[in-house]
Amino acid sequence: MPMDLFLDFENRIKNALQNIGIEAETSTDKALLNRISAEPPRDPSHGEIATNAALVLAKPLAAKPRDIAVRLALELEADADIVAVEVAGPGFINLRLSDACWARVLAGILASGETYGHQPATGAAPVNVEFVSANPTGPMHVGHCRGAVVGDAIANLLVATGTPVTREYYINDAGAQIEALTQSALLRYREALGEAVGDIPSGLYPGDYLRPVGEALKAEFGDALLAMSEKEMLSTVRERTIDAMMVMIRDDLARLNIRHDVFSSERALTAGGLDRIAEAIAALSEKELIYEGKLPPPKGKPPEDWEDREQTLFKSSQFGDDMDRPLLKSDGSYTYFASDIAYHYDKFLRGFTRMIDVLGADHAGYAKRMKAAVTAISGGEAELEVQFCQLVKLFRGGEPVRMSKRSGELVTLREVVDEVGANAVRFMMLYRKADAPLDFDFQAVTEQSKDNPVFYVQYAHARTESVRRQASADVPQIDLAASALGQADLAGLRDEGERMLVRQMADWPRTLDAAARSREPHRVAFYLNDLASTFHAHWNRGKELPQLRFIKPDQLETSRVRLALVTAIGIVLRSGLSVLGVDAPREMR
RNA sequence: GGCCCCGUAGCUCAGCUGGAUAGAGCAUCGGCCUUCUAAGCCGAAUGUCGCAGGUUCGAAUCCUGCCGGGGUCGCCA
Repeated sequence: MPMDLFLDFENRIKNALQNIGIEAETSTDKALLNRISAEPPRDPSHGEIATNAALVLAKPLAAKPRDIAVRLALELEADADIVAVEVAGPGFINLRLSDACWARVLAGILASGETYGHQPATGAAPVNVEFVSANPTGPMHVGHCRGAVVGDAIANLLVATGTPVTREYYINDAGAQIEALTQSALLRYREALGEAVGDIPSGLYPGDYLRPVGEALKAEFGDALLAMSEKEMLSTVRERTIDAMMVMIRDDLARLNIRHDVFSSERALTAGGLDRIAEAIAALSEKELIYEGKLPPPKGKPPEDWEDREQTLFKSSQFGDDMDRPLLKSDGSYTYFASDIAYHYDKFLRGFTRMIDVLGADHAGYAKRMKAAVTAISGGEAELEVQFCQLVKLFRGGEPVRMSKRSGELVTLREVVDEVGANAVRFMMLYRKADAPLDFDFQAVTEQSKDNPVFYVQYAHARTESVRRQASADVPQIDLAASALGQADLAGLRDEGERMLVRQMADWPRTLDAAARSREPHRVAFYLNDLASTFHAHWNRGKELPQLRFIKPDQLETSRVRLALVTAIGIVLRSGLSVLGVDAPREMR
């Protein structure tokens, strides 16, 4: 049986339709067939799988939905795995599956192990997922943290569903902010040499993290930098400082268990005799997408310093953007957009035709032009998708945590991870739709209680392990290897709580698939919380009803089946947690 | 003013890309739990799905128009 039970039955339903003479011939027919679903109904009284086939087909067949449903139901009854078929409501067909069928689901989980629900690699070209891309002007702060975790989780989702991924970080190591950084580092260098530099001037970076950079420059060069030409000195300081910042950022990311495959440098786009930006503009120019023209001033509030002038524009409006966008600043240098076009062009030249950028919500207005640029410069061969992350608000015990940007005292990512751990950070960042604002409470995420989903899910996993440890002591005759447990009489799960757990686990492959398609890792987090909740509830029932406990030393066969169930739950929890990048602990300590 | 996102229980949010009677956790209320499988359990109550139209057998979900909140709007990155 395929891993996805529901997909399996969707296909059986389509086969049944063929058998009763309903087939897709035209493409519109096929589109129609795609609307047919086999899903777990919300209401358990509606069976275990429900299909809308008859409702979807009623109109094109000019028949009453219930008539089609009755014919289809009759055909489905022939399936040995289906023990009950019911036509209900306006024309839904509700199916109940045999115990043997559910037993096979459980056996399938035990056989596939932690890759249960995952899909084999398709062999397609990798998708480029760009995320974080924080400016290398200082340590990462919490604002970067969400994009980092979400981007990594989206990449994990794609890999888990068979799409190879390249994780990429774009280093914005050019521009005015980098010059400010360089000047700041230079001051710290002088400071290290014993000069009294006083306060760091406004506009520069006052953070202490540049002091070690100054010290390192002193250690490497002594005071020799001061004897260099201004250009040479600045270039050296810039180089060393950016490298130091990136070491720091990589280390911050590593603390969150995030590793990029590729780090691309903005400066490298126009270095060593190369000028990707000029190339990109030339490529667009060749397609007649560049022109000199004027843009209308923004409506509503006209800026005081608006200067109506001709500029070099890219016709992004031809590709869905709201207006054309400038590529050159008034001083003749490239805009950020121009170099970003070049960067995406570079990705295309490296062979990527599918790209995903994970950006902060403040860049929302940027998506259209960038997508337009990718479509234009690749001649429609490449496609960019943009995913957004909203802000994170920090709390401590319900009280907002103040962050003063002015003094440079942002809460750093490192501080957060050091305080609550990577697991809590990752899980909580994914426990909300990325596009919705998120409240993060330092206190709440470390609480060991049901109210803390991180703990709740991890604890569920620890409990599965604890049962297995207990079993090896109480019923040593039972082989706890998944392969051995898969041989148990898995149809012997009679209790409704047990069966619910199996049904819920059957839903994991389609949950994972849906999460990947929609780029919504939070669905995985919610799924895991639900599964943990069902498991904990079942566990608690064992307090009242000892006959429901997993280990019954006097009933070895029952114990075997239940240990198979518990082991499967552990597998599914690990399968899901691995996608989130959260540990599945064997015990809570 | 243009564009993007958001609006669901008192609060924080889900809602499986159009399915059947809209869910969970807090908070509230009621009961249980003091050795059992540590980090409590069970149950109850709670809705104009922002508003108004439209498409559909069927809409919280798709379309249009409003209302309200946030973001953004050439020479920042």
